[in-house]
Amino acid sequence: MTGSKNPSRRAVALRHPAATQRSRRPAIALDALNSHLGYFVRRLQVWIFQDFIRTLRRIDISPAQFSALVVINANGGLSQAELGTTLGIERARLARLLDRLQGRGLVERLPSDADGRRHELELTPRGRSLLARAKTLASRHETRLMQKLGAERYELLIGALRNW
Amino acid sequence: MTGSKNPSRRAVALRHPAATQRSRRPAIALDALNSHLGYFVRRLQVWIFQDFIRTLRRIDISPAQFSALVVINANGGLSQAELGTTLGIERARLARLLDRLQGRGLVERLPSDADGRRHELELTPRGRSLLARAKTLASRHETRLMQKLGAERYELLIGALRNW
DNA sequence: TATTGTTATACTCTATAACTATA
DNA sequence: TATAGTTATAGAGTATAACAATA
Repeated sequence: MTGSKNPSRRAVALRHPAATQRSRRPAIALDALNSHLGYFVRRLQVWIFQDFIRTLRRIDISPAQFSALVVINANGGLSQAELGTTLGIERARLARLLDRLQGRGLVERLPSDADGRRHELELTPRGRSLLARAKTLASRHETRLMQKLGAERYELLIGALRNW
Repeated sequence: MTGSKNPSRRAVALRHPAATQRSRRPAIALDALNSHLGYFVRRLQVWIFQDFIRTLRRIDISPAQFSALVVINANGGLSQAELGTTLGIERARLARLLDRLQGRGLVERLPSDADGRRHELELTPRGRSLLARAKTLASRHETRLMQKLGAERYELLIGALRNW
């Protein structure tokens, strides 16, 4: 769409001030961005993060923290390096992320018998309890996301990306 | 599934998250993340940005800068507020982003006759020239992205997101 | 009063590097 | 030497708030 590449001032503005203050259509050409998947992926990702953060604000859990809690819970005893590579979180950042979770009593770092360098990660009972609450809220977010995209488009997207 | 907690599990040892081409299976359970589209969208977005940044590093243009140059070029005379809402860039951040581009002689902020508050944005000749180069490099990135996803999946994704 | 653009602050995220302790 | 984890720094990105000029 919008193949228009008129260099001279294309329908910029809305000459009726009162009428379209909160206009919904951009009226502004995206031009080459239309052929860049990254642009659309980023827009979607921003929406998703904002909704996720808002939904889990009451328990103060960020998307990255949520993903860490989920993976630790499902893979008890894994190391920070394993968690980091699984989630694509750099180890320096992961250390601080875990400091935060440990400081809140949600996560434990247990010394490994086999390898003195490793910390084996586990959720505390409180961590498991908070995670359960987080999953409930995250599901609510996911439902909202599906509604925003439409069920058909949602299934198409998650199907295409999940086993990629 | 996989509730395994084998303490001696060895990491798969992926070099860089970005270089995770078609690696083997995770070996670590993603559990509830599998039902969250946001998790997969974020992973894809991270890969895309890393490749885009690497590809355009030689001309020092970030994804956000690229999107701004494209939209200014295609909509000459638009205001910062219009550009910001179009791209989802907050106006405070956009001001600094434009400082940078203007400092490099790529963008001009012209006072509006009609409204003394507005700056009408235009590319300079140098800006247009750099944008042409940027588009070439960005196309190269896009080709790589399509290859990574597979043409079919790529078309499916961009089709689903473009007119959403 | 509201809007446009600017400056400032704070926090998160990303990318490095340097360091320790273990292997 | 290499790996696991920590600390530190710098740069972007994000979210606010306050402000001046203009509407």
